[in-house]
Amino acid sequence: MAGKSSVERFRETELATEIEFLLARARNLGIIHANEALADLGLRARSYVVLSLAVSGLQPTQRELADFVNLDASQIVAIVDDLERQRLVVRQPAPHDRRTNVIIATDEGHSRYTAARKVTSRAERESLSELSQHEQDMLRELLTRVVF
Amino acid sequence: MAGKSSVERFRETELATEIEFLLARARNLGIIHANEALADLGLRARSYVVLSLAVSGLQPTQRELADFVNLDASQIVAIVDDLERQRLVVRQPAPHDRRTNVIIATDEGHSRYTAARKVTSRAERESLSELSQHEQDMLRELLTRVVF
DNA sequence: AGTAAATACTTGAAAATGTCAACTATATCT
DNA sequence: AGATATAGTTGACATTTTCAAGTATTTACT
Repeated sequence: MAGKSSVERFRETELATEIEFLLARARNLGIIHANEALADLGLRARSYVVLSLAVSGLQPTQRELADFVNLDASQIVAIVDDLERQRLVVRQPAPHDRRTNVIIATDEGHSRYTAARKVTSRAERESLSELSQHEQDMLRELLTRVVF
Repeated sequence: MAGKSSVERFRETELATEIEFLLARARNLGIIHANEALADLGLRARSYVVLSLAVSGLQPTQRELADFVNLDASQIVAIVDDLERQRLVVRQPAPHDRRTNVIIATDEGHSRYTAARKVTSRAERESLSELSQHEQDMLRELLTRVVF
């Protein structure tokens, strides 16, 4: 007496056609997946994204990080504190504006990132396994247009 | 001395190509938008989705709601409590399984939902204004395949 | 039939996340 | 020079998430 899954039962509801709902669901599934995949590396999704930008070499300030990843500036402080304690990044005072820090990845930050990127890459591949490569590219392209 | 926006600066980073990141960003923007749009109606995004399923007529149980909207069962309790206090839904004990409640929208629930649906519909239209109708349909289709 | 195991809902607590206001230091504007 | 704005930090508080435990009921097993 298994009973239909909730997905089967509610798939045709109006809610299931709302893109905002689908986005929320996709993100929920994704972030859970990502967080457990990253846990072994001592990272959470939120610290991973900051580390990723630090590794980019673009020398983000904390404010820029806050804007780009949609977190309050005060949370960036906490995340950078954590990454700095793990010696993955350093705060480097910016020469031309002494209010700001730019966040730079250490060597260890780079190698940790390389490992983490493998993990998120696999997680993404698994999440999107229903889509062909072409469809994945299309999804990325559409989302990019929506969020930037 | 405006300076480039963080989006301009980080648009080409590896992070910006990760679909999970784009999903998270899209969902963040969307839920903020939705919550403020729904606030006038005494609803949050989370209560809206439950109300929506109650209105569907499919008589969801609380467990089914929890599964479908990715919330812990204990949170469904709180949401249904709230909706019930607002007289938008009722818990109806299921006849063949006395452990379960089926969540049914009241008349007032239906009319509140109608109003709320207008609001989320507009919010979605605004969020997706960069995409053509065809692209929006494609996005919905791709997301549906990913999340169900 | 009778007992064990599983399920639905509820309650309460802890951890994580989100939001906001105030503060210091520095930079920009006029 | 003085007013105004910005970057980072701290701390408080609200919301959300995650868990563990309890009760009632149903299902599975013998």
